[in-house]
Amino acid sequence: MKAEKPREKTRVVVAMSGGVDSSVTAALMKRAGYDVVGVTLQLYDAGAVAKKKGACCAGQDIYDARRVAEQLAIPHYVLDYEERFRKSVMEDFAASYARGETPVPCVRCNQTVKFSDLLQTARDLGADALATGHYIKRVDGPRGPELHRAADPARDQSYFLFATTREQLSFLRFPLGDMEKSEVRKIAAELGLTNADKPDSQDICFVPDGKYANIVQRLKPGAVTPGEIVDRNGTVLGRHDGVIHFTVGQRKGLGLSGNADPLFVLALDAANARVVAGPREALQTRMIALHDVNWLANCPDVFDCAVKVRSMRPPVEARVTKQGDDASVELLSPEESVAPGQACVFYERDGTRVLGGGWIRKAEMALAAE
RNA sequence: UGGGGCGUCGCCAAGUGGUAAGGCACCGGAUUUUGAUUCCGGCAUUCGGAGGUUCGAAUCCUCCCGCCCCAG
Repeated sequence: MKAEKPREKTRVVVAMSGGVDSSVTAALMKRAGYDVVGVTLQLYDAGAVAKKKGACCAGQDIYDARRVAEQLAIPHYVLDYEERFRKSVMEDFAASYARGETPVPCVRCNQTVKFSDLLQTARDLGADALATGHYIKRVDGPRGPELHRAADPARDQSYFLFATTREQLSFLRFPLGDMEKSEVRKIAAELGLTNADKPDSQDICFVPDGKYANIVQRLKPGAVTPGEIVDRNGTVLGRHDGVIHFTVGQRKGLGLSGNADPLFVLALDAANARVVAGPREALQTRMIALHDVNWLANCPDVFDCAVKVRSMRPPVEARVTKQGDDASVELLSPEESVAPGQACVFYERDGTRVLGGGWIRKAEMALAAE
């Protein structure tokens, strides 16, 4: 926070999802003496996922957020963001699958709805900062704010926040970045927050029962074409109901039996409605092409770092080469199942700083025939 | 209708007298703020059918049915 401004005059908007994390975030900011305003976004139709556990931002969750705001005695607003969420996150999600890619809706949501739309709304409300319950650290460095991994490695959400711009970062605050989840729950319990024991959210929030394909079909009717499952030689192994049902690295659902070893999805060719399947070894990847890279540090044109190709995986050493808005990544040790549409995030080699990251355009696998 | 071979879970496949391995697929659960992966659990009272021998058979015998190969 700006040092010149007294805390009680510093307005902080807290994005409250209705979960424990953002509730504690609001509580901590309030306790610290800031002028806290709680905002909850209604992101999608509550009815569709009402019964789902671990959802957020609809129905019951909005109610939970409101209760907590009341308990904390802070003003609270519920904003209808359904339209923006559908446009920025859900449609992108469907289009990505239709293209044969594997989207990361959580990144899109942070990038657009939360850190773009909501952030602007916070400014409009006269706020000096927007705080969220993400497990991520903002560190003030010599050249401005830096993004760092959370102290709790099991909770770190840096993968989902790589697309945050430096400008957005300067307005953001993440009070939970240094805390363990257990501490957060403890605080919630001490404060008697009604959602202290609420289960963590998981899965894609707007997908009711794990059947994301239904959403894709609804949003992009006609984009689902049945086709052939082929091996790396092009030999037809079977048929499938549409490329949207698959993702690189997937084993379940191919329905191809009689093999000694399981088959995995190696690649998706949406244009020809083809799924390429093959043995696990063929999933190993060393070279990855990225597009729309976001830089959170001033890196040289070629540099060594550690990268993550999926959220729950320790970073692996890699060399990154910038190419305009693109970049190419060479992994020192191969990773499995690198899927186009997913994110590749760069980290400081022996540190915690997030250097940037990009979207995976193509992963070069051993697609050549055996 | 001569000769030979085969028929075990949806698929592949062990088992040749002692009371049905395993893999693939599938289903369920756990893990997970993406999709996957992974992990755990489930999955043939029954061995093409009918008889028979035996304390006991998928395993031996007989007949039948079906498929494959070779030869006419």
